Amino acid sequence: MEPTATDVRIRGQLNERGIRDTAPRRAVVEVAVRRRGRFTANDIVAELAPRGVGRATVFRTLDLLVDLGILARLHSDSHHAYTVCGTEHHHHLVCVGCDTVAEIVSESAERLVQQIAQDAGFQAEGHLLEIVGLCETCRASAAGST
Amino acid sequence: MEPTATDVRIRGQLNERGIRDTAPRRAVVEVAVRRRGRFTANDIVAELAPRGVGRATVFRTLDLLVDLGILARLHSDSHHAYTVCGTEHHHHLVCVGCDTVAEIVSESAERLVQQIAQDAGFQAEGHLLEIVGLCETCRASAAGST
DNA sequence: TTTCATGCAAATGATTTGCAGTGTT
DNA sequence: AACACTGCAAATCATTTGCATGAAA
Repeated sequence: MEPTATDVRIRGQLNERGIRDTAPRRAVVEVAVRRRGRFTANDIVAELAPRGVGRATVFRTLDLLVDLGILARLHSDSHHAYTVCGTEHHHHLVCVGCDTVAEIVSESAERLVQQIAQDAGFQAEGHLLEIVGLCETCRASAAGST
Repeated sequence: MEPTATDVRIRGQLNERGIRDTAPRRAVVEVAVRRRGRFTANDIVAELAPRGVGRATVFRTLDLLVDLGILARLHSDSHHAYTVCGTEHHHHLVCVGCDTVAEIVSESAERLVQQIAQDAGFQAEGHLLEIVGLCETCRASAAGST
């Protein structure tokens, strides 16, 4: 399997921080990147266990990637899930049909959050906005089967 | 301990749905209501175990209360936590200083979410907006100790 | 070589389930 | 009396940790 551009970008980021470039870590990154949308730690464990990568390593690497801002943890489902993402602040649109995750950057959302916090006398330090629903494609097929 | 108005309201809701009014359930409701902000299942277990209420019952009751819309599950912390809440759709402002949770109902937030989804071709089914930060009080004390 | 990363298996922590006894209706 | 609800303990599930070995710099 050829490494994708994203693989390379990520390996660059790891290098910059002096984190060792090991086969298991490369495997986790590869597998994560190849999944377009959200996935769980277990998905990765299941896929890599046959290749000899241990559970612990998967969890450790996933944590590492979240720390580096390469992956984001998703919360809305009451299950932990991850998704690959860019580094600027953004939010997620999660399709419940196909598990695809779209990133959205919205100035208005940021402004609104600040506004709401201010109105309540809060000093906002962070926020979480996730929208779940159906993407265009899944919407079309859902309409067809109803 | 006298039941509060909220206790009574909740018991009314349970009654309406034909759910039995038992001592352990009342205990869970009471304890949950008395905590102003967020709390975990374990908090409740710890508090009620000495009174003879079992772990399982706490979890079952908490689930029940979430189903009934009496409690909301919070996600942002990567820990499960709960908070008592009204039934209309709303969002949460969580204070990281004192764990207080404020409910906010914001028409603009609802509109914005719909707008964002629409722009992305999504059909929004639900969304999650949590803002974490410092409430007025904690802000004041933080300023004092810096 | 020195240090960091890995796999394994055991440890943890949170939540769920099976079941026989108990309380509500 | 009938059936839902409960406590308990054991079972699950996800995640973490201890540790001796193996690989990267």
